[in-house]
Amino acid sequence: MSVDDFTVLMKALSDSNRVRALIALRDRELCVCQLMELLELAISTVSKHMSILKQAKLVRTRKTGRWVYYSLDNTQTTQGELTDLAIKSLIESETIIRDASRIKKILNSDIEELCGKQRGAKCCPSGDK
Amino acid sequence: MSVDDFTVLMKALSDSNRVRALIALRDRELCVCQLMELLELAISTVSKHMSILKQAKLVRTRKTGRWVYYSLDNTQTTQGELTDLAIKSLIESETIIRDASRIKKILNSDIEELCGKQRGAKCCPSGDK
DNA sequence: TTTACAATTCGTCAACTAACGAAATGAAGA
DNA sequence: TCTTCATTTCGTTAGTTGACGAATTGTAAA
Repeated sequence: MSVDDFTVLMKALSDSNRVRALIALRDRELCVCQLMELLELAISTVSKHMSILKQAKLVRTRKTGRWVYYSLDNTQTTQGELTDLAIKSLIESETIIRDASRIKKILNSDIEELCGKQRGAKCCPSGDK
Repeated sequence: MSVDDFTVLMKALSDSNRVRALIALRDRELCVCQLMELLELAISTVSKHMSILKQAKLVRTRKTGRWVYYSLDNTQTTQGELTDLAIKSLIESETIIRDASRIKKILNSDIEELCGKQRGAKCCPSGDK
């Protein structure tokens, strides 16, 4: 790995929203609208953040129809070790604990209240009750 | 560790000059003028970079008279593991290999040619032949 | 086909960062 | 004390980043 590759990786985790997103993917995949709900950011902002994590090879995407699911990329050694370090270091942080309970609610909430809002669109099957 | 503490740490290593400086300290302490020689940056810039690494608790300082020596801070768990990861991931990178041989030259070069320039100031005892 | 819509890309703005030289700091030596 | 000088801090400038809404893309349903 080059020094530039390494700094791309560090830059990817030098923003708190991206760190929170990465850790949210710890034991499940999530779609952009769920991450938007978690981070309380505009969807375009979330998409940008996720593309930076993807470029750093920390996450990967799985596309199903109109939906894109993000999950941890477990094919890269350094990235995997860094993700493990982030999880280990932050698992007891207030923000991450709060996020964990918010994620539970998000996974249990009506899909309509996430992406589709009042339109009742079927966005994120993994969150189905 | 809080998410903000973690991002400070990531930001500290999201600049290639700081990564190179950190790894240069792998098995020796160095003073600002030696790091300036290695990185080929203005001394004020090097000082700023090192203060960012210090704030992130990746390095510490030892002051002796007018000189300040930087070395790895081995008192912090996460920082130590991150430093180890950086070293492991980059030890074979071209930049770091080139730096290693430059550091040898710096340690062997006349002190006058570093800090003191033509003035013959005794800057960095650790570089004495 | 046409419409709907999740996600991405684009354009813009405010805030931040890395670089430098100049000025300030502070510890030795004259 | 006064000077020297390694380092830090300050002030400035150019380039980068994170945020948003608007426009675009691409897939699926009507």
